[in-house]
Amino acid sequence: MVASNPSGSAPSSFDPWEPILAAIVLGLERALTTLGVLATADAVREGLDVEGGPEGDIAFPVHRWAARAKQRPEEFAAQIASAVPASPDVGSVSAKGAYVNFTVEPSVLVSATLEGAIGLGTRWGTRPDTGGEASVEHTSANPTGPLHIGRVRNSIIGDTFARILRAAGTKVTTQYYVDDMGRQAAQITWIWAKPRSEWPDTVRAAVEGLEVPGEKPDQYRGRPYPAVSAYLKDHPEARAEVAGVLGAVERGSPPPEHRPLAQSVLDGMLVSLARLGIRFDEFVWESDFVKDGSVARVLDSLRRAPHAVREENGAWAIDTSGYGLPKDSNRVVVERSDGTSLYVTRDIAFHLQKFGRFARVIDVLGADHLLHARTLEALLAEVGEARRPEFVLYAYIHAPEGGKMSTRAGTAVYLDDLLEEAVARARKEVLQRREDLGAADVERIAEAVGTGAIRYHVIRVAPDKPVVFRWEDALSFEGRSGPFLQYSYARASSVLRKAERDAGPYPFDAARLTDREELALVRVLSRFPRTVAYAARTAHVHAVAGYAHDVADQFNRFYHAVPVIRSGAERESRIALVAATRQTLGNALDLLGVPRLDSM
RNA sequence: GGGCGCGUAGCCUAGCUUGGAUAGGGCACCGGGUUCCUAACCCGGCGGUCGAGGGUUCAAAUCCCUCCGCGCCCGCCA
Repeated sequence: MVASNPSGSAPSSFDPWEPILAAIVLGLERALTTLGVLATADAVREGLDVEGGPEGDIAFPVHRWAARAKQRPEEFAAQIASAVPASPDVGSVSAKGAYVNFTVEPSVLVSATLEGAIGLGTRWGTRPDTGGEASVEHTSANPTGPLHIGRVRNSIIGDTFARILRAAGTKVTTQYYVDDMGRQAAQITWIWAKPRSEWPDTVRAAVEGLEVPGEKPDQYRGRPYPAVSAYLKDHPEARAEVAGVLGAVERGSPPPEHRPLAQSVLDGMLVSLARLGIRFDEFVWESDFVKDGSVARVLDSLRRAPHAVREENGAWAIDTSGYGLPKDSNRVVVERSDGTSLYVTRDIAFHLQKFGRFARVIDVLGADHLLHARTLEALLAEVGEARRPEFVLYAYIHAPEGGKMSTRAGTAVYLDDLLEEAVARARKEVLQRREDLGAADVERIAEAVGTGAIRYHVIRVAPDKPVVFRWEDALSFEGRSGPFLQYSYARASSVLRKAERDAGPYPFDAARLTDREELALVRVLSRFPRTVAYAARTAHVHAVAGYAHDVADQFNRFYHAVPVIRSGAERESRIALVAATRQTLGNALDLLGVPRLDSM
């Protein structure tokens, strides 16, 4: 039989397990009814263990049903097993202990999975447009210097989640909230607006000799920051100048250099993110909410909010005692005594704008912003907004020597340094293995391997797990790593290339794929749609990383266990299996932002 | 002090949302595998009181309570 595109009968939300599960649920429903126990399809479905157990693909623990039938579980399981009517989708039904185990008819799963993967191509594992629109705000790092790897966890989680949501049928707009109103941004403007001759000696000394022609503007502009910060500590007159810049920004009339400086630093940061495949649909400037009057409108409604309080010095606050915020004070100041706004206030304006445009508003935030998130929710309630953002929180990456990554303390590990190191190491590996390649190909592969290693290293761990950065782990190209996935993808590509079957079609005979490792591979592949849906629903982006490793792992076992090109009657079917693997692994790599490589 | 999160072999980690049979991987270590489709690979071995205690349940890594350790936060900063 020839692989056909099943999208005609079932739209691209295609899960090979659905018909099988439906048959099992129906069988169990009938069996239970026969045995005198009332069962709804939903209740049966709920009790099904779709990950299976040691005895089959799908397991059904019968304890609660046995209790209802007043039977011993072991006996009841046996009764159910013999009462389940035969179905072509289900291979075997058996009872073991208190469990009824179902084993699928392999050819059914093989056909459905290969047809899904090959027929749907890049749409395999995805769902059609569900009509939902979401904003995913991520990164949003202050444009004051190069990104460090702790910050990049935000970017990688956010970008990956955006990709997964798109695969799940949601229209996503990624947003970078550019904070040009912070003290650090004011410090950048303060120092760079002066001619170099007027810089404090300590600051000039700190940058001298480090500047290299052609370096990225975030590196160039951000370099004085630690020295500036130290200088300001004991120079009150300079502090007053910075405060002047900040005040002008807050009043909506920043110095002319302010925005261009922030923009140039941002441009430098974006160059590095682009190497990781991270780009943004929109940039939203915090100061614009002051300029366009929306912050003033927010302040207006906050002053009339149910729990608004006027402080003695004229500042406005919200009494948050009814919201149970975990803070010592039960007040949140929303307007300073000088009439200017604060970060939370502006964030309200931003969120009101988001709610006006998107059905779902998703914010990727470091765990240190949890209180901010709770405060935001309280203040949204105060201004009469019923909707709330969804927060994806992640724990920080700690410096190799422990503690927070800090630019000022010099403990930060910068993305640019990590990129350089990873790509250099990848280059070395490529050169060792491939004497046949030209310089351009070596470089292309090294870049893909180095950046892929970084993305995978960060995304493989659950977001709420605190991580200590270790160079040797981040630069690992073996085992559970990005390059291992890329290598497996390249290996699958290589097989297809050598078989001169790069493009398909991929006809197969499901009955020819009976080897243990072949069927194990099909089972892994068949889980792809379920995995994508799970990751989209729970924001457990790392589930896709674990899944991709499972695919690569089982593919390599298969590869070593059975020949493909040199096989006989199974050849066509095995080629199709390799093609399905390549498609699945490729789609998973796309979701992770790890570059595909056809050879390495 | 309060709130939130984390704790799974020497190290890293999955599973916890929705309780289910023998807790999956990776690194390191030990022993094997390349005249054969890419050895960034594969096979075998070693290694676990799932932080501790209690509770719920036929059944707990998973749910509840207490405690311990670690992290983050508690500003008219962002």
